[in-house]
Amino acid sequence: MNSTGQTRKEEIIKTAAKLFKEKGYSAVTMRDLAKAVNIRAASLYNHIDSKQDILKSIIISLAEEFTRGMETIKNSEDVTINKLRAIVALHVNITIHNTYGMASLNNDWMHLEDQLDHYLSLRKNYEQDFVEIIKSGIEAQEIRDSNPEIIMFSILTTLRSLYLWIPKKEDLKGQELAKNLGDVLINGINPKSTKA
Amino acid sequence: MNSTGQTRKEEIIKTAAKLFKEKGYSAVTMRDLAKAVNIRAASLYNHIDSKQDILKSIIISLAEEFTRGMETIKNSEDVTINKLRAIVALHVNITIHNTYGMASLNNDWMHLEDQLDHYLSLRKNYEQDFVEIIKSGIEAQEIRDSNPEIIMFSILTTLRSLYLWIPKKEDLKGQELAKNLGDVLINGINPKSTKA
DNA sequence: GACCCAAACTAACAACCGTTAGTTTACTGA
DNA sequence: TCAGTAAACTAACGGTTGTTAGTTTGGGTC
Repeated sequence: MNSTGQTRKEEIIKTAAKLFKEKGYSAVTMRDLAKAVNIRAASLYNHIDSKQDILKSIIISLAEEFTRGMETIKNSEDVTINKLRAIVALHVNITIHNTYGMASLNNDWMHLEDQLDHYLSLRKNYEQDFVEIIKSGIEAQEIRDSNPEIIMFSILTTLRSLYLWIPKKEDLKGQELAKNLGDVLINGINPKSTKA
Repeated sequence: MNSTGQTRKEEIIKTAAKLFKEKGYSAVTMRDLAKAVNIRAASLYNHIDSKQDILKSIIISLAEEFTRGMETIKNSEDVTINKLRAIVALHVNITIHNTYGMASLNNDWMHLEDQLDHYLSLRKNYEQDFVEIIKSGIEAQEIRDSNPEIIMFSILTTLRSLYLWIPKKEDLKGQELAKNLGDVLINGINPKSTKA
């Protein structure tokens, strides 16, 4: 631990995530990363196994965090609208506390090697759970009877892109953002819809 | 022109866009691209100036296409809801006829060199026009009085991600998709909202 | 049949890539 | 005071990168 309460390894991974967000995994060299943490490239290997290992750390831990969140939400007894609000809050919270990592999760997952299948499996399950929640909401007439996959896609891509947008809105608190965003995504923008 | 009605240069750029979508600009080598068009890397340079030149061709032409579309929409006399539907249709149409290029536009713009400032300027103006349309819709009480930037962000990120999703829905016609998507984005998913 | 030229080729360049080996530095606890 | 150790360093490796130079190929035109 250093004065900021994080190990050197954590600092390297965090810095890497920041660089990956700016240029993407492939365009960031180990020498770029080393310069950003003020050491030489070879010294990085005292702390990490490989460049690939850094990407794996960033992406898999985030993906598993989403999976755990979804597990809790889908097992809750709440109505669909509240489950959707919980999903929005899940994305907002994770994105706020790991904005840089979200960029890698979105854009660099295909550069995973050993862990690619594991990641794809987590993502597929997440999307299936999401679409099931929407379908049961349609059955319960809680949400409009539109194509469930279009609804899921529309919400999920907005949530997945939050990392691009949250840094520009530092004034907006997490809960406030989750509420605003939930309103727009769930009630739409048409003023004739009833406030939920 | 060859039998498919496209020049070798066009074929190279199209193939490059496909590869860029799969792995990103930086991870695609000129040898990868050459193999995909069945020639040697050096032969590519009989048709294109540089790797950077390919990226520029893909991104700038698309960005200018969006700019022209937005110009037409914002100068139309239509009501806000219809302008928004026109924006949805603009994205759906461009994405259908250039799915691969949309990936580069979204993910690889930061690797533009000389043309980066030009691209950023086009994007900034597009987003400003978009948010102005939403603001005037709120004033006219055509759309709900929520944060205009959250509304714009929510719609635009969905539209920008269409390239990820359209290939999986080949059965869905463009107009049909534009209508479905417009309904979800404009009327939301809450069944209590009035159908527009 | 000689010529042209677009478009392919082979070979190679200098720079850069991730990574390893071996060494030095600076702090810690006995 | 000195051995131990984490973490930095220098140097270099084999491979890959975008690109250039120079050459060959093959179909169309006079």
